[in-house]
Amino acid sequence: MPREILFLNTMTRRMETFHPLEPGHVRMYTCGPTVYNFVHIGNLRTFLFEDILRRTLQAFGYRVTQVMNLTDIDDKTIKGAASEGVSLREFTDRYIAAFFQDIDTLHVERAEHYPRATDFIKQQVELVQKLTDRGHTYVQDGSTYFRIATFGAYGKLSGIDVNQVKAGARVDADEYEKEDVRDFVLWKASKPGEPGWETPLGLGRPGWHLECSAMGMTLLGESFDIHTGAVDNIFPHHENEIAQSEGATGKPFVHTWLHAEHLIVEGQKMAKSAGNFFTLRDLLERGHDPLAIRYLLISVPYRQKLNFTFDGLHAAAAGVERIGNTMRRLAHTPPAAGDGALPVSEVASFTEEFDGGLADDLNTARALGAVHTLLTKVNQALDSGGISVEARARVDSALRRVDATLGIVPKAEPVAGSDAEIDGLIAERTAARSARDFARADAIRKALTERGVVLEDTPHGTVWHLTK
RNA sequence: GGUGACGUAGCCAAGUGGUAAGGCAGGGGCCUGCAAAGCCCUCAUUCGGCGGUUCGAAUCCGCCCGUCACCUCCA
Repeated sequence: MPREILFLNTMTRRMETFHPLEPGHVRMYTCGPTVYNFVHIGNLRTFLFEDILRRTLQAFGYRVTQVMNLTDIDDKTIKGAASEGVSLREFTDRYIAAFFQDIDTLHVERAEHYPRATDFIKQQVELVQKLTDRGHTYVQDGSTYFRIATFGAYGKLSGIDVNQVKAGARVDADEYEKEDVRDFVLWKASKPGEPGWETPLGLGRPGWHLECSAMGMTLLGESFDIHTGAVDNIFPHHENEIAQSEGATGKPFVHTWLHAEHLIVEGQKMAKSAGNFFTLRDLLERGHDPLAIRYLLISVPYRQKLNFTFDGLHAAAAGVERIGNTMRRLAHTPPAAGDGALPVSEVASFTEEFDGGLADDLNTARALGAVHTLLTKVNQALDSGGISVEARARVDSALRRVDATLGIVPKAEPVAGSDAEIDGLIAERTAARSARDFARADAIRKALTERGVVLEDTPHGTVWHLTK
């Protein structure tokens, strides 16, 4: 039996114990990028939340089937391709490749499916036809619209009262004509020069919301467990997906909806005009460690606004380093002969708190707190009676769990014997120290430091690692 | 105008009735030839403000102040 987990379901606004439709197997649809540009750190915050969700479910014993869409047809991709004079496919291929590169850099696990909207035109058309058969659509000027007056539950996810929306001040006149401003387009008639598909619905292209319903139901079934995205997707995107999907099938579309809050930068909304807009590439160019970026972006629970600051990024880097330092100490310290100073119960209580945090609607801050508490216990033991072979094995396994779920454990450091030249210099320095020739010893250390090699003299010999 | 969040130390943040986790930064100390790493001590009598409920509230209720998000571009 998989471990129980609680989620705050946007649909019910309540904390619920999660039960997949098929016991032990979670089917989830996670909103992916629109591939017209490099992804920014706000996008990545959402993708990392989805990654933690996936990893946690797996660590808790569920099988996961995850779909992440790649939106390769919309106003922005069309415009981008046109302005560069390349095909839509060529344009979006480029940003899809960049997207995968970026999520790989942040150690995001791959989903099972990455469908592209333009590869699912047929399924989208069929979905519109089903909606038409059930009387949910109308055609105007060659475009097909969803008439929300035919879907009584409209607004159940966002809590938006459609009458208020109609009365609101910000409904602007769409360039397409609708019967009612609240209706949304399913199939857009192509304008001259725009990409389009000749289909029974006419020459056109899918509306924004259609792909997610079509691809989600094709790959995961008409009803599935989890659908995620960022908060701005709640309305209208996800609301419209529900209308389209349930309107077509008459079945509940998704059981649990999870939405990530946005991040802000240095206290302000991230915007190109504010000069605080960052892609992953921008941060890497400034020399920041991908693992530190990941740590920072997952350190605040997903339902809270995350204030991305460079101070915070430095703190995150220090957090990652602390994990690595402790692992290095662990690796270079021989096991205690007897029971050592770290009771295995200490590791057990860590696991309880760590898993408990994740099971509580993915409380990553609580989980990270537990990690640091464990690190302190390990270091204390290392400084006193040492750590037994058995306790050591449990710590290793605990850290593997941390890495499996949060993905913030640094790779093992280079070990003695991996670089003959460095080992030679260290031996030379050790000899100098024995001879109390500290000037010589310090000169060697300084030379190594300049090469990015940091030495540490421990009771068990001199060890080294690279600076970050 | 409608709907919904949030306000805990210099910064990030846990904590949803029982007397303030954790990290970063700062100060002092131990260890070291000196470092590095680590450890120890220190850093909120108090949780935006004012009332109320309670034996007891950061946690529940009311009012006020402040910040923010969504209301068909938006992760």
